[in-house]
Amino acid sequence: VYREPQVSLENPRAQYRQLADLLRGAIERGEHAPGSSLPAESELARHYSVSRQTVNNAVSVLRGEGLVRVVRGKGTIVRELPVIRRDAVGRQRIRETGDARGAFQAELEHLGLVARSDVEVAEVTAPAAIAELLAVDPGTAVLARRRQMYANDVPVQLATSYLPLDIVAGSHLAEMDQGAGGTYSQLAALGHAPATFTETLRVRPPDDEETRFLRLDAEQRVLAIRREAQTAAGRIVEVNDIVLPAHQWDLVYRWPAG
Amino acid sequence: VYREPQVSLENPRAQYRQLADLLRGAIERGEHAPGSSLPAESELARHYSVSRQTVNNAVSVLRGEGLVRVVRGKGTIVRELPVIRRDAVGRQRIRETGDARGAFQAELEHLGLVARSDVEVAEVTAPAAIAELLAVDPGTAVLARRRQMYANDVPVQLATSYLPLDIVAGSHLAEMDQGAGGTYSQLAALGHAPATFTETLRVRPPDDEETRFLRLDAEQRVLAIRREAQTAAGRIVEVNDIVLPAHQWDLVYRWPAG
DNA sequence: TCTTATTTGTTCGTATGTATT
DNA sequence: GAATACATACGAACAAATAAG
Repeated sequence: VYREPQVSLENPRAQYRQLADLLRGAIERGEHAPGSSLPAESELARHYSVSRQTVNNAVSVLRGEGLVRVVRGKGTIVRELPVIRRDAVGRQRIRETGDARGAFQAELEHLGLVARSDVEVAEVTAPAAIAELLAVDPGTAVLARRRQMYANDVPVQLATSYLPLDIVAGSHLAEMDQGAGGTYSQLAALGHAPATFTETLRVRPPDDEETRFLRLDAEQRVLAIRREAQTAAGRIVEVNDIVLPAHQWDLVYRWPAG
Repeated sequence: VYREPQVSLENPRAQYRQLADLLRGAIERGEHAPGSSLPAESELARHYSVSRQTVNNAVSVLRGEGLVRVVRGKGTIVRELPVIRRDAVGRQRIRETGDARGAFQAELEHLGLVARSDVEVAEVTAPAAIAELLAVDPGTAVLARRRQMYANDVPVQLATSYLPLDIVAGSHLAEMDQGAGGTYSQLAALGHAPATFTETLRVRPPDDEETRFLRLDAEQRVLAIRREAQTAAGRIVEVNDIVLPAHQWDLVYRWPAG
């Protein structure tokens, strides 16, 4: 006979973890469709004969995993987007080949998602770490290109690219529409073609701005990536700080041996 | 006048977050030394005039960030180890140059830490995904080299390397001590020198075994990395599944443009 | 715009279980 | 075995965000 899954104190696993496992399973089996709401916490508490506090703890586990998104006053919503794959090495090539779409758009189209992004360009005082990498004096102004990126109108990436003004002032890169081929083609046209890319990444809690824009909980994590583009002459001509919700992305790197 | 930091209901930020911020700040300022215990939760509850439940929530935040480690019945201990940097591209080179230390040891010595690792070698039935990558029939036996790695006797990495038996059977790689130069030198000596490396990584909750060995909480995250070594002929000759506590590591990748 | 019902967020007090010392 | 310390659970209450009217 079929037996309704139970949450029980007899089980050595904590009740809120048992319930989190049940809900996760139901979501993965498609019993709660992406974009739909879970039953209210009070409802689940009644159904499984536990306190609402216990349900809240169980939902917190799923939030941390990025499986659901909670809106107070509204409900608990099952995440809509699939995991997106970012190919760090291949993505530069896409632009260089004159592909008009851009790497981000290509990544999303692969999954049948619609890409959209907002760009903001400004001259800003370089943060200390950026100034050092770009080898400009602390307090010097640099060009900052800030992008907010969306998949199906869900925010999925924040990126701020810093460029030295002595290279890019007056060029296409100082415009909102930086022109064909992307940042690296433009840098090459200006005589500063990147020869080597370095990405340093770590996992950390989101800051307040990231929490707001990426709609994250404090318990979720972001992947913070810093990419440095260096010319053959050894000069770093761009630093790009990229922030991704950790649960939303897969990263791929490929390089030759030796 | 100096005023003792307070946790207050007037503050719009939740009390447990206020307290987590206070404790995090104190730890970062060195007011709680690495390896030492925080005051007991009941103590903190009294001191800040909040319930122990609220203190427990605050500590949970710090646990999730990997800032403290909790041992029931004992206390809450401040994390001892610094963040370790893993240079994915450079680490292969280290072994190839005949450096006797190995990449992992080099990474740790850089920080003044002592490296130790246990190795276990066995022939196992290839998991489905591994069998497909190595292009062997499902159910075929492969060689598995499993490593548990420690920094100052703290577990910091789990790695399982899978190799096809038709290449490595009877070779040094089938022994506990695989011999000089590391896995890739040995593969080269067997006529299967890797030409390209691919790493795919994602952030996820630890499974039960990882939780136990890496001493993680369910709320913490691991970086799961799959590295594939491919020969010039296009054959994948090794798959290495690497698991790192996400808060404990920085990753670095570097590659040439174009 | 204001009101009300719904739903999640947070906190408290209390109690019990489990691991360590 | 006793004392200590964290883990989890319940019930209750109020706050805050959302939606419907």
